[in-house]
Amino acid sequence: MKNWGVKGADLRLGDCRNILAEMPDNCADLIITSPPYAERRKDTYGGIPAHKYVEWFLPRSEQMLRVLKSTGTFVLNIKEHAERGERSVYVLELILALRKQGWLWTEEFVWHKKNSYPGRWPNRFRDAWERLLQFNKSREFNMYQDEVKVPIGDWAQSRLRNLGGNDLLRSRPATGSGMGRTVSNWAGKATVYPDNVLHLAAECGNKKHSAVFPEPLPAWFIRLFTKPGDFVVDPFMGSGTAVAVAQRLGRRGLGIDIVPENVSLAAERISGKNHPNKKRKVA
Amino acid sequence: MKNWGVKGADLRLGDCRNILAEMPDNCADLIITSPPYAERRKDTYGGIPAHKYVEWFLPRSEQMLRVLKSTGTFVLNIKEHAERGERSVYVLELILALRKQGWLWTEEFVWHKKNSYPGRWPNRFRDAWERLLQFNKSREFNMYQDEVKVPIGDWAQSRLRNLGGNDLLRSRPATGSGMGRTVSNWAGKATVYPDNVLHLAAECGNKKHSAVFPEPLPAWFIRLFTKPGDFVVDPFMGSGTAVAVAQRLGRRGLGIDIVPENVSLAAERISGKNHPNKKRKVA
DNA sequence: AGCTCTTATGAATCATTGA
DNA sequence: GTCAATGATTCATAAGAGC
Repeated sequence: MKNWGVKGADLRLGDCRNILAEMPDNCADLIITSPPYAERRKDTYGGIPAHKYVEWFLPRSEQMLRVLKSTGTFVLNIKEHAERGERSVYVLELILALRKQGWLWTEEFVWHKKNSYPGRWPNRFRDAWERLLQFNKSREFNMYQDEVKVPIGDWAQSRLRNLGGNDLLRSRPATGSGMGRTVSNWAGKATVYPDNVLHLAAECGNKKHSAVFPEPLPAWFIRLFTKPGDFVVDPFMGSGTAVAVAQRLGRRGLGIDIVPENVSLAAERISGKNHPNKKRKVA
Repeated sequence: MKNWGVKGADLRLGDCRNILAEMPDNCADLIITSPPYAERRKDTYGGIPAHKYVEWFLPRSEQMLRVLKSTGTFVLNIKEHAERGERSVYVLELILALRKQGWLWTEEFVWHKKNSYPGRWPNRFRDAWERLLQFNKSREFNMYQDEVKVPIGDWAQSRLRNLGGNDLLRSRPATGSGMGRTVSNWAGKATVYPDNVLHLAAECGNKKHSAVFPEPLPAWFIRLFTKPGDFVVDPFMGSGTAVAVAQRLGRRGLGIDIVPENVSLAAERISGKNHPNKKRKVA
């Protein structure tokens, strides 16, 4: 048996269906990933058609189910697209199929992307949220809620007094679950448990690689569902955000990707040679 | 044929399956409702079991499909509960079933309830969001986006003083042939179109009746999908929030409920005799 | 260091045009 | 006919440059 993730961050090139198959049972504490969405990323991943998505996903999630510990958690970031006026239903079908495969659908978090893609259409507003689906093997999974407490925001005082019209759409992201940015502001403030709505802007830097979630997002789930030394796996790592964050938080990380450029990019990033937010040329 | 909703607000006692059946085809511009959720409201609605929910709902949505105009919209507020560690899947199954029934699943809005129900569980955070599912009969439905524009974000304060080059370039037709509509688009702009995440505190008043959404929520959809004089229907009106708001906004409203107390409560509310947030005793 | 201002661009969607 | 490629639309964020 190979030593998976022993070096802090282990990166593998290949289809996660095959790589995961080489791993032992019940070894991962957290699987967190953002797979290619249906009809997206045609240049890199080929663009899985919506009507074939479940069929494509299930063999891979079968391996994930096997390698995950019974106390572990699987977090799946995904959002269906709209096409010809309708939302695609493949994500709904995927949830139902995963349950049949043996997963428990524990929770659905909402990630509110404040800086969603612009544009305007006669019959649709901008899509500003994505799903973060939590699946488990057992009802007894590890959850360290105290690790993700957030300070009570000022809005709690002023906001609730006056629930007026525009409150409907103006978000005051000061707290919510939105892992605050300015830690110094937290000093002396009371903290509360967050809820299942996460406020966070998507990264939009100069990076040329497939930017997935911003670092605070995997960081939040890694702190919530693992402790230092635990084993975190991202089967579709992309630029390696989750693996890099896992390593920084003292977890062992394994990242898998089928695109060679992603693996080398993640390798550079994790070795510290190249900060992901630095501008870099990609051939 | 009866004159539905002619008096500004028409309230009916009964099962919406039967009441709707008496209505003509293609008369409603908006159906907006928050039906009894599965396993909830056992006292008033009997608590529809999750595994029977779709079967219970479909005959009613069939009537809604019939009475809705082809330009109309159906907004369904719902959220599945968690039970024995898992989210129920009946809402997902309902979406799939409604599509088979002929509805287009146009969009899923997220309502983020900022003051969600308190509580703490070892393996779950507070549930702070609900689904607002938009269904239509046709891709050509009425949507009055300008009615719900929101103030522009703070970032604009500094930005709009001095428009950067890229802002101008990208808003100019790339072909170069056009005289750009450039600065006029942005200069002095105070409002923008919203996205599909609604922020709003849930009402938490003393109401004992089936408290559903706070008034700004139906108000937002009524302004978005109807114009004055249009016909708004709530087949599970509860305390009549949507109907009351529709009336106040100059729309014709029809509310249906199977619980006599709800109908009389809504009647008082709409007549203005009793403000809903006032404490009142309910047997 | 700490501001302000400039610039680039992001899992988008739809209508239109062209093959 | 279908289906793929292109253009038009548009908000919020952070990196970087400048002062």
